[in-house]
Amino acid sequence: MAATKILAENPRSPEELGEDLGVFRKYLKSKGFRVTREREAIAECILRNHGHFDVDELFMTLRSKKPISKASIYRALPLLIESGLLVAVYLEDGHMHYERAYGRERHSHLRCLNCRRIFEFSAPELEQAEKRICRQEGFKSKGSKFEIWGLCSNCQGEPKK
Amino acid sequence: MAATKILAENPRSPEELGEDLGVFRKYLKSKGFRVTREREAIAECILRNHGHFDVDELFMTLRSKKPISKASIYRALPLLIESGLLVAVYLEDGHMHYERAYGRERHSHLRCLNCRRIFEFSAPELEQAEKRICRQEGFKSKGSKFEIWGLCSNCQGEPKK
DNA sequence: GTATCTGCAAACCCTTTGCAATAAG
DNA sequence: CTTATTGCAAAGGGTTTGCAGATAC
Repeated sequence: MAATKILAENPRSPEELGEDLGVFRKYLKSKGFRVTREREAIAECILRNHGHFDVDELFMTLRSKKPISKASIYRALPLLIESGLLVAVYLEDGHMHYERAYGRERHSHLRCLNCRRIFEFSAPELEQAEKRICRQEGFKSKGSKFEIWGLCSNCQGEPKK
Repeated sequence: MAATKILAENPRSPEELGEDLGVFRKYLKSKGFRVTREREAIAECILRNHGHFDVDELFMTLRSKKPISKASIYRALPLLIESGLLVAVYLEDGHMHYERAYGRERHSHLRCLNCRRIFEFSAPELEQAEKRICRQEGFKSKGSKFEIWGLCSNCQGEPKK
């Protein structure tokens, strides 16, 4: 998989992590929300370990360190999104996925049906297509998504699990 | 919305409908499944009224004519998909949508966040992008999706409901 | 101190499933 | 007649929410 990468393997640098946490704290304070241990742990875990994840993965990683409830995670995620650090994506597997918004270029997803890994790619054609369509249709875009599913290069010979 | 259309407003012609129902019956028989009133009603309703729908819409339309259970709908949809008449799409609103597969060209979706209507468009750039990426990454595509959400031309002035 | 946040468990929504009654062939 | 299919209601996943106790400020 030449140009693509798995984002979980692409964590923020220590400096970037500090900045991002700063952005989050600032956002919380600006809204009169509190900077709690749980919110900090969630934000740090996302920024440190995960470029791309779902709630269960995050829950497992967090709980391996200290106790936390899923409710707190579900309540924190919208705040991280609001603060601009995170974006939500629905993949075709039927539940929410999230990914870091900071320090990332615009990209789309390749999802392997066999090993379930998510790869990323960027395709400038897509932005052009989106602009063209919106202009033609008088539509005001608030977001878009392109996803391809199939078999990654490693899984094309193997049987489906 | 010049080039786009709401597919629910684009029903099959009587001849096409007959053909499609034939395809479905044939599929059922070939598998040893039974041609029941419910399956026929569901298939006909989809082909006659809906180009694009979710289970609730279909349920409402069907039940306005005769009693049916959602379970039967949920059980019939995979058969319609298997028979090639229907495809399933996940839109970013978090539940399954379905659309007629027959007599339709390849297209993507514009989803209005205000009125919730789905518009369609086709963009040849997307197929090119998909091919390019798959070639580059050694990925074998089994399907893909492009969706844009935002405000349709009618809803840009109005308040969000 | 006081209002917000947490964890828990119950509620929710959409979808699937087990079962006894019904209908297709 | 025999077996698949139906409707119901209960169970499933993922997500949200109400509430009493904990905690940020």
